[in-house]
Amino acid sequence: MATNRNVTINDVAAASGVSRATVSRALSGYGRINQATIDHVHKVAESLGYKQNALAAALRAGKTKTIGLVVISDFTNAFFDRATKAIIDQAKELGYRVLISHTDEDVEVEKIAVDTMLSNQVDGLILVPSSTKKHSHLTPKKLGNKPVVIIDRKLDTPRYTTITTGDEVAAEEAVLHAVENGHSALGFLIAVPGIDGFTKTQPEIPITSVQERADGFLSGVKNSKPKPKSVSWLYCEDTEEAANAAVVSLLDSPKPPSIIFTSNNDMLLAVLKVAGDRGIKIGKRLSVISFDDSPWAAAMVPGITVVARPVEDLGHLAVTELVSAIEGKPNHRQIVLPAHLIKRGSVAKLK
Amino acid sequence: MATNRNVTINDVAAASGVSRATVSRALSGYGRINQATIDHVHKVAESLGYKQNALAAALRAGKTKTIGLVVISDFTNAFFDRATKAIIDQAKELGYRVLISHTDEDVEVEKIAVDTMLSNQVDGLILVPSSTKKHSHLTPKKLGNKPVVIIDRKLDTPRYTTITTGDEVAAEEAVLHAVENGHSALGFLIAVPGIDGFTKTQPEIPITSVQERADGFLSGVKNSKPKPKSVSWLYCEDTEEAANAAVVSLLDSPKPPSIIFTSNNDMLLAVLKVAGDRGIKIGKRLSVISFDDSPWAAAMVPGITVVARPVEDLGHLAVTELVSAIEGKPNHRQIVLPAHLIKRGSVAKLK
DNA sequence: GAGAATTGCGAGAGCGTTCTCGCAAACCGT
DNA sequence: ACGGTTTGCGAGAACGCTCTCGCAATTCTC
Repeated sequence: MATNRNVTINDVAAASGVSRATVSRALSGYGRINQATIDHVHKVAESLGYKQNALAAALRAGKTKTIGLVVISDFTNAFFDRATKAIIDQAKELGYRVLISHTDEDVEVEKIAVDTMLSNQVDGLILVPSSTKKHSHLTPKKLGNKPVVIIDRKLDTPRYTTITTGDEVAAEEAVLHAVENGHSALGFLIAVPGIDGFTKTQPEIPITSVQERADGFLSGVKNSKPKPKSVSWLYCEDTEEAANAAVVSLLDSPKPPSIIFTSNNDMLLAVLKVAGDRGIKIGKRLSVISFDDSPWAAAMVPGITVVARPVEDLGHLAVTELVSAIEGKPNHRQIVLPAHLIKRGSVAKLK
Repeated sequence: MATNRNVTINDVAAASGVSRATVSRALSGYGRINQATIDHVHKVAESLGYKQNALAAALRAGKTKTIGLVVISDFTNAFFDRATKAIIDQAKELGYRVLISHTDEDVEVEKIAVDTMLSNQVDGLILVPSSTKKHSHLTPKKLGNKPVVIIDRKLDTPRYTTITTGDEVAAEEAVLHAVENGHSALGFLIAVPGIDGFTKTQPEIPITSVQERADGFLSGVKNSKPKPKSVSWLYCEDTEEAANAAVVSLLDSPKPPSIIFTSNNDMLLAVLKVAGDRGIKIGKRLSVISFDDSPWAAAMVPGITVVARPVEDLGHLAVTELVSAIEGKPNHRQIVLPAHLIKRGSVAKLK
């Protein structure tokens, strides 16, 4: 248990025979200072093993070089894992750190998460709000007038820069693709947070991106050339049990779908699971198209046809926009990045 | 753009007619203070929208209630995504925040990551070191004598509390299981960071957990009842291209294996991909057992037989141990959690 | 009811930085 | 050689908070 006190800027100052101010200038590289002094101080600092106390620096300077990321879901989600990674990478690129918090789609948790971020003096926030409508805790004032970027979904009052993906168009494209391949019994399995079990009638969907997918599916149904003969809609709680039950109910209905569209990977896994248990072959007797690509969806046999969203672009852009706002160029842009269908083997050609 | 200054403890003190010290006492709940004063201060603080500046508090108090997590891989890895989640959850439970950094198995990056953590005054560190041997930057002194917990792998000098999983035993169990099912042509595909492409001869493995898996596979081969007729070893760079090429070489060898053991999910995906491309059915003509369970490995058809490691337990325990050390009970425990084989359908019964 | 113990609170230092201000020394031009 | 500019650096305040110390007021003790 050696000296437990950390070496501070004062120690460096004493050891190099200059003032605290000069050490700070030398190490942080600002103000007027002699090059020889800089070198000398650097040498001394290194030999003492000096490490800047980021807390003190941030407190004094009023900026932490940190951005807060408040996300609904953790890394076990095939979209947010990549988004988080992209955000961290781009932040590092621009010299920022990232503070991460998960809300599990819970508004109360979100409130606390945001408060923690603010208490830790983040310079800006990237948010995936848990609800389109309940966001009274997300007013500019309550967010300390800090720069904010919203991703993946929108608030109903567009106050901040928002980056979403064109899910509606892509969802429609997915349906048309299925119909072109001869499918006329369509099942839609849409994960909706905050509901219990599953239901056939569309509940209130608190998330714009999910709503857009539902809308896109619907336009697909409306605009497809040979009108589908049967269409089943199922709105489902985002849990394994509910999803499995929903798939069972879909497959056991009088007119079971030949293809199921799932709004996220959890629902997709349920389809694979239940179909697997029943010996139903994906891409043969049952087809499936899901939202969000992943390495395993690509590697499976057959590969899963998916709507791939530009996750990395979205993450990068979010950080870039945020940092530019932090560094003085506030702007309220509404950006929509295109999503596109990746055709693999999970859609059977029915004719 | 309202008043941009944040409301501080001074504002609360002024507004409630008491001193700064009393406000701090009231809000932080320490020292001698009248209950009525507490209530009053709380009310005033709330009405002003006061939020503690965690930076200032931490600077003064000398603790940040933050633990640093330095991990080799990001959330796209099926082990570290869950581990990270478990760590964050348990940390939150115990009143700590988590700072995350990824190193991509690069010692230099690791060095910087650790420095950043220290600069940010984390109270303790959870590390997944990128190398068993290169850890001169991980001495207690360089880590500021802060509590440290190592997970997933070991350093060759056991200085810190270390939590690993019993991979060797489980790997052996996996091999025995395969042999019991009639397999006698075994292929091993082991991901080794830091090498180029793939090689048949065992390179230096800088990670104990991977070494243990290799060792376990080897004991399995040695201890299996009917000795396997052919055994191929392949050590592979952890990239998609290298892995695919390695699998191809394995399948194209004169005596292709009837089962491939993969040391992680990336390798597994390569096996699935190449087999899929060639129309080789998993669980029939080719079997596979991998390390690390995941939702998709369970949902696939057939389900993938895997060595499941107690990820959540490991994460929880790491935090619990670390926090107990932070709060005054330093200890150097070496903990090994059991891993176990989950038998699904990816291993064919050959007789 | 006088001394002792307890309670509640304010003053003020200090955590480790950054950054403005001002001063002395060095440099410039004529 | 002399006024003016530039350069380098130190003094010291400030960021927002916590926490020790000490003092006054209250309560307790016999």
